[in-house]
Amino acid sequence: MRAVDKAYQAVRAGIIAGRFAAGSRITEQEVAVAAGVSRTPAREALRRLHSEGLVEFTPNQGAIVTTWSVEDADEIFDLRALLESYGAARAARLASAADVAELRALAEAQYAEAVRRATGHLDRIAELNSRFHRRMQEVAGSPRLSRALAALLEAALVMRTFRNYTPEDLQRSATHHLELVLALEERDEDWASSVMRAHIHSARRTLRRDAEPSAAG
Amino acid sequence: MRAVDKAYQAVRAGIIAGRFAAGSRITEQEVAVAAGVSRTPAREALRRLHSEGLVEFTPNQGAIVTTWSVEDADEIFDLRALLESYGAARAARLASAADVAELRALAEAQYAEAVRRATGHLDRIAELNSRFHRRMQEVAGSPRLSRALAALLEAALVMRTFRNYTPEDLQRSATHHLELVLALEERDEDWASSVMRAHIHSARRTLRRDAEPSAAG
DNA sequence: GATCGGGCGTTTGTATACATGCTACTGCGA
DNA sequence: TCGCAGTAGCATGTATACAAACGCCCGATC
Repeated sequence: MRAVDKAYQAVRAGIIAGRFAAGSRITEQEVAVAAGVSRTPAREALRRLHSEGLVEFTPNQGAIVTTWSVEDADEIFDLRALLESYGAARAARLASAADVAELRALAEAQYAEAVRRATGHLDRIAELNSRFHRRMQEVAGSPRLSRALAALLEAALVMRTFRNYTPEDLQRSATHHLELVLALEERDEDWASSVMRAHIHSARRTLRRDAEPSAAG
Repeated sequence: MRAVDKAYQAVRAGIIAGRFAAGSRITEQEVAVAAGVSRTPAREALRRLHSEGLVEFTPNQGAIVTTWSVEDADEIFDLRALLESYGAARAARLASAADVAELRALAEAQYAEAVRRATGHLDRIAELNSRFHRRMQEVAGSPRLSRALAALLEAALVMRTFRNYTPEDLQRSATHHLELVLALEERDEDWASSVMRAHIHSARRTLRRDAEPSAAG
């Protein structure tokens, strides 16, 4: 593996796992030592993370882990609703039988986890969910769309969306995925698009409910 | 100015002006020599251009100037229609009086150029158009939206959209901008959003007409 | 006692040297 | 003459050394 990839994955994993707190500073030297590489690839890894929105830069001062306000989260879900519903429509038009089968497998695995609720199911669901959305983009066949979405999907990982989902939330989310697969099989672009929109809006509501406990009582 | 900025602007200007042909390879050494800096900032500049979609990378082979197919252009306009209409709605909600005044000045200057058609008006219109769209994004107040759009607006510059516009096309484009300013003044989100959608779709049609002359005649 | 200025340390920014891997050319053999 | 292998050249990838800039702390002065 290239040095820059090692550094990139080390920092990204650290941010997602919460070892690098939001708002904290990350020096190039830290990254270099942590990944066992020199400062050059460490620097490049930080720049890449910046292009994906995980860290912010201030000139001559370095990188700090991005912090998200409630408004930021709202904006992220708005953009995801726009872009992923568009991607779902494209996917419905372009998906091959193999693509559909693969997406079905992911959705069914996620549904099974949501029903069983075995130890560590939240982490596995987060992983399956990520893979499902990523695969949908790939099937949509638009590199530009994928790139625009990359930063938004990373944010979902960092925000640990599934942490406080109720069992009902988890099942509804998995059910949306299964319905998306059906829409793709039928090549129904509008169906796929609107299910995806609903899916994203539903996720936003769930997150809001957790972010504003005072409003919920 | 920082070395990396010099290198970045040198290459970006070269690509937009057509001195670096689409599909041609750009070595780090070339960039370094052209900008009068070392390879380190030259490399970083190329990476930044990659994140904006102007160049592509293949491992251990370096950067080549991105080439756009007709399908790519189509996809770019689809995404612009989605994102910029969303941004226009946000701008209508958030614009201050000063923002509106500034946008009005840009739109009126562009309209005047479109009517006068003095020497070099196409370049000035391209510049004014870019500034108008960029300013709209800023008024929309969504850094994530701006970042997602950056790559798409760069593409418009490289494709030299205005090169083959008819006088009527130029006036219609400027008129759209003026109408957007009106919608912002009225804080009419839906109006702003739909004018922007129409504006983008109109631009796509004009470009298509040029890209497929066989269909037009 | 508070504020302004200077120096030191840390970190980013840049340059250069070295390592690695790919490409393309050349020469040998069938 | 065609094909394959080996090698040379070049470009990227990485490491390290140096320069510049920012922040912080200490001390001096008002």
